[in-house]
Amino acid sequence: MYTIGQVSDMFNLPISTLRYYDKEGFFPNMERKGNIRYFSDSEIEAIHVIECLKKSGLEIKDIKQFFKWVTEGPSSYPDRKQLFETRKEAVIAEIKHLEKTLAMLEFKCWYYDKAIADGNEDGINAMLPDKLPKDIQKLYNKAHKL
Amino acid sequence: MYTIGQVSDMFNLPISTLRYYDKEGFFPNMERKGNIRYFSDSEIEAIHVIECLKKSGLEIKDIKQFFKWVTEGPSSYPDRKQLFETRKEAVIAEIKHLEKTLAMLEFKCWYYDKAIADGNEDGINAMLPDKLPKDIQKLYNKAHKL
DNA sequence: GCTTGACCTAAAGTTAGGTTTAGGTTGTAT
DNA sequence: ATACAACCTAAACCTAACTTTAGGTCAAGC
Repeated sequence: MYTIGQVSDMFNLPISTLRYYDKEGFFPNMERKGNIRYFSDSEIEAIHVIECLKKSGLEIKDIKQFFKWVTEGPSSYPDRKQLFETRKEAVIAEIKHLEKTLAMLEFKCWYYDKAIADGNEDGINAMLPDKLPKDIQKLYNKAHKL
Repeated sequence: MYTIGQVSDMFNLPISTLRYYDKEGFFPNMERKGNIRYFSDSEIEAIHVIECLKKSGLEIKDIKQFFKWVTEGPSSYPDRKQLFETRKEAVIAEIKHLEKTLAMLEFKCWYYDKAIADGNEDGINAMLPDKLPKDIQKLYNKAHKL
């Protein structure tokens, strides 16, 4: 059993955020003694799931729906499975997008290394858009496809 | 040369967003005929860079700073290089975080597949936290480390 | 000559996801 | 018994990055 302050330290989440999540209904079975919240392993796991779903791009209102499904028991297993499946696809797509972003950043690092070495961008611009060194050309193409 | 509507279609960005970027100073050399904006290849490349920096987690005000550096010429090459270097590290970290997220999502897909097959979560809970099948255990551990 | 579509501006409005404020309780160390 | 830290609530507030609104210009087609 953990207090809100301990959980805050554990996850590096502000106490106010944990209270906000509670108000949103993300800890439907949390214990209280007097007025004070006590987080058990079940709430700790809930926070792992919240962080995961948030990072996957899900909105708070849909995370709420997930916890509503949890309270409904086994009949909602297929809905929950579908949710995770959909989020998985979204995260895979997001990683792909970030890899394209990374290609652009690596291209630009090369670009400015060369600009610093040359003192200007003329040499680079003469190579654009398709006469770059082979590896750099790959980055450029990945970064610029629509 | 492209009109704002053509650029909007090209990048799937609302016209209002392109006007907003212009107001923020992201197209310092854009041509106008009368009151109408014309986007050249240089503005198209600027949009690629904006999208990249945005995706890397940079705020609008810092993207503004980047375009200020661009207008300052070669003396700001090192600043620009440093910016892209820093963003590159940020994106690498972000991809790592998303891979952890993906591990959780894959674990949960397995979890609910099994819960659906079993009709309950008892069998799974008996395996937690360290008696899961080997591959699944790996996902679980990756997803749950702090 | 009028309607339609694509462009324009300035300024107000929106939204999600918290965060801060103001005021109050509780438990333990001095 | 008093001070300090850690907890509590309800409600107001905040911020970034757009988006919408209201009102206007202009060229082309019918």
